[in-house]
Amino acid sequence: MMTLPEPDAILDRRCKTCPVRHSAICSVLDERHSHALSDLMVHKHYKHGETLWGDEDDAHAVAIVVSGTVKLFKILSDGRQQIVGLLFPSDCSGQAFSQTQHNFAEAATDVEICSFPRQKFEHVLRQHPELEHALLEKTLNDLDRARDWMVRLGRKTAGEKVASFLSEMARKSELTKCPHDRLTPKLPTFVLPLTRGEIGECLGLTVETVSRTLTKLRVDGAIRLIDTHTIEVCDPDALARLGGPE
Amino acid sequence: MMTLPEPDAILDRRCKTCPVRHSAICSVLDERHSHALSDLMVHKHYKHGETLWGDEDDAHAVAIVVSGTVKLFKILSDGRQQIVGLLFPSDCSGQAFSQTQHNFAEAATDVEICSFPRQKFEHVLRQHPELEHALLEKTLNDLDRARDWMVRLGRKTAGEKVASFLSEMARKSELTKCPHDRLTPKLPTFVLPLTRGEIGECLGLTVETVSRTLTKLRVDGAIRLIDTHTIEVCDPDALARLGGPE
DNA sequence: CGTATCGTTGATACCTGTCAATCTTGGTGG
DNA sequence: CCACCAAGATTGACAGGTATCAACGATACG
Repeated sequence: MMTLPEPDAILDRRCKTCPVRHSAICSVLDERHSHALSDLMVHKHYKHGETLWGDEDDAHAVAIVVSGTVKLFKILSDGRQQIVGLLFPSDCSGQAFSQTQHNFAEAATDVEICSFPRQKFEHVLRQHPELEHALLEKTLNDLDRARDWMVRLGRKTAGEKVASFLSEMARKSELTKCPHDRLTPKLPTFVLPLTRGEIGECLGLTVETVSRTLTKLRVDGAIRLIDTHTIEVCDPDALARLGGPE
Repeated sequence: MMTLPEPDAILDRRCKTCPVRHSAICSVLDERHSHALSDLMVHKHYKHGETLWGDEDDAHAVAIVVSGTVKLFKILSDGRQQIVGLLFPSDCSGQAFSQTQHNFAEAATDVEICSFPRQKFEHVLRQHPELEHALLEKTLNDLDRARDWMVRLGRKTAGEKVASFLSEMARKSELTKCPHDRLTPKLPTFVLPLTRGEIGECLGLTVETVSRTLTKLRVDGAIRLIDTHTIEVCDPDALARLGGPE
């Protein structure tokens, strides 16, 4: 007696080729239970500049970034914006339980995400405490990162803000490179998929100040601009020093 | 045959008279399971100015504030400090799993806390998913609050920072007042147990700027200073307006 | 009552925001 | 293919907000 291939198997296959399957939150479920998530997975594509969700949307519970960069930001009613987080591949927004978001998410590049409807996801959470545990660890880490960011916003000069931001982005970029690239001994080069204005929105600065500061870093020899968004860190130590005390 | 009163019962009695028992995280465990936490509870007292934990301490997993105010802050190696959170009664630090803290905690007033050793607490978490769930919700909320704070740090002027901070403190203070006080129609008055310097460390400002801004708010009639740390909000609407757009 | 800490106020400097002009880049359509 | 256009980036001039430095006053505490 033959059975048709189950839908689960089809979905699982998508997960098996997922580039972030080993590092994203869903990896905490073992082979036998991963279908619990993959069953309700929704793949989505967004073009550069598109909104993933808005301030009051009842967005999906969790969105895992598969490719691209997402910016999370808050807006004051007079238009001032503050970017409060950046999501890179394998990062996820953790907004379970909150019903409405209290931030906006926009695609900084073309973006591919894998998201989960709120109610179904929360149901899976109840059945898999290890998933909720992983989400808690991740959120605690996000909180600590947000607080580090607060130090940068509140206590650093424009020069220190930009330099420490670039150092962090360079480091993060190194971590996500494939082993081959990492072994090749060369100066760290990375793509920062943000406009000068967006960098300013990250750091509480204006476009002009960001531009001037980058110019200064370039003239001082700490960085080199391959193109507007591609940065080579010529002197990592100098950049770290200019980023201010740890 | 008589039995001695069990230790649990003694500990439980302490919880039954705890002023924050209905609002703190431990309230999610029902009567039958609350002993799981109360068994390993450690009560501690700190005097104003004492350190609860330092940057690299293996602090307790969770500390619930019973009375007083705790400030959480980060320090740059050259001494610059940024306060990244304030804990009031029933609030708790959520640092499970992280082994070492990445911030300092200091008593802003005399403080009474109820804390739980890391390993034992994590054991209880594994046995009580509803507790871990509550901790996750709390941490997600903390994250959102931290991000709101980032907007204030990055995108508001000194005047807006101070005014919006006072509005928030006044509102929080109203919420924790007993019903009788809340019904009494009078202007909101609250105690802000922070020095001018500490307010500055919250908002990314210097002592002098905080002092000047408070003077301006006072001269403009938005607030009145009963004493250095006791603030009466004479004109809540004006204060909210000066706090900038929402 | 002396001392230390905190708070206020003033004078000044400088960092960063604002306004404006120009340059570069990328995309679009003739 | 080139001209054109829009958006982003850079640079300059200038002003204003906040930090810095300094002096003094207020308060708490031993």
